[in-house]
Amino acid sequence: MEQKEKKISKAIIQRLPRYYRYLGELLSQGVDRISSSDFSKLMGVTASQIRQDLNNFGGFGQQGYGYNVKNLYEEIGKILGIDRVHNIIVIGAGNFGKALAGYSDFEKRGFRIKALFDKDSTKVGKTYSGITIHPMEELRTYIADNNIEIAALTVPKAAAIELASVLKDTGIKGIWNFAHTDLNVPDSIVVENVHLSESIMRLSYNMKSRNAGS
Amino acid sequence: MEQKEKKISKAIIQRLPRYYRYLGELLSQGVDRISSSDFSKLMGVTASQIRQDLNNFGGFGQQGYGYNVKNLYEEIGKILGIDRVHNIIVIGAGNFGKALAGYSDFEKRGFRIKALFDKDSTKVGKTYSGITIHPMEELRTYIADNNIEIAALTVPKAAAIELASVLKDTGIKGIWNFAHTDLNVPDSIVVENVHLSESIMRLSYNMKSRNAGS
DNA sequence: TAGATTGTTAATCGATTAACAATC
DNA sequence: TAGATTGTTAATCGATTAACAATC
Repeated sequence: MEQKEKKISKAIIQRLPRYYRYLGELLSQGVDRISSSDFSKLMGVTASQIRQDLNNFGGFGQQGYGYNVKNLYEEIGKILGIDRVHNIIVIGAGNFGKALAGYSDFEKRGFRIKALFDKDSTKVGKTYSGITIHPMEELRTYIADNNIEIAALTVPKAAAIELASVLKDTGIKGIWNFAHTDLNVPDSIVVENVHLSESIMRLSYNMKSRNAGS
Repeated sequence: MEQKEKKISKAIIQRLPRYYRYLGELLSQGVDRISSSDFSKLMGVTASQIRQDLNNFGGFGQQGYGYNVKNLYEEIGKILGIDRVHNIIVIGAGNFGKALAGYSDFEKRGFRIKALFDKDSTKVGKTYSGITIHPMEELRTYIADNNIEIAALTVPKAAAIELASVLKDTGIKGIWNFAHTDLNVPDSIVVENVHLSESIMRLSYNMKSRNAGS
């Protein structure tokens, strides 16, 4: 009998990985406890926000003591679902696809890129950073046979839209979308967008208003 | 005598590039006007929000008619500061740096990647997608001589922190930070972070809660 | 125990949505 | 003109901050 879960806001989810990163750094510096007040100074947020955020998931601290760094780090890891391995494929073996394949930071966090896929038959069979390029025809069977949960899409817009539709009846649970388009998927699939074009537009806007305003 | 500017919230800036993208698509489909109501259905947001957002910058619509697509597209382009060219350098000629160099979408929006930089002397002089790798020693003079406004950092954490400090007394106005760390820069420099590790952690969280919850 | 600091409730602030008069 | 739709004010909703009793 599950207790009805409180709805966690997007803003909180946005902050959790940053908490996790700072805790990881504290941990590697040998710090073993921290108060919400000290943590707030380090991160540039309010202590209230830290305590409110964490208390959505449980009481991880102790009055008069603060938070145990290692424990909190692990708890947030569990919350984020990175206490286990996630198998990933990258569809689109262009520059970005290859860059993802070669990015070792993901591996450290349990995100394992198992294969690249590309429709270009001249690329098929080649290997980047130890990851082999497969033909599109193998997509469905590869996902099923290798317990793949996440597909990163590093293909052009039109291809991404098409792939979203193909992936909906495979075992894929999450799409990491690098194409500059919104994807239509059933509720059972989660989409996380990385829209670099939008990111650089925001940079441009902020540069502009920084110089004009304050 | 400038009128005191209303503070524009982060949430609005987050949405502007998406409006811009949809307007660009409507434009290429030959649509020449749209009401906030139709636009809201297309984008999956409320019509109220669209009107409120836009009215922070001016009255771009017309009662009884709606918005002229081409006009609104151009106005938002101006707001975002992409009605002109921005010169960019990419520091770190690894996989991601090369991927950025080869990504033609930026060029279309006026973001011109002029040079790559790397500390590895064996890479210096090589060219990717027509963009040459320069040695770090040339960084300052290159920025000054080529009117560079934005530096994309595709280097490891420690190098990014160091570079942020080097860049602060050059003409650089914006840092596009791909390293998984926060950067300390003076107020005159804007930082836009692309933290892929945090992005994939959010994907993981959402996959987890999707399967548990609703 | 006394001091520190959490967990949590209450107050504030800001962002989103609704409503409607103005106007094309 | 009548109908449509904006710009904008007011109402609601949600997120952040402040305060403090609980407790280690």
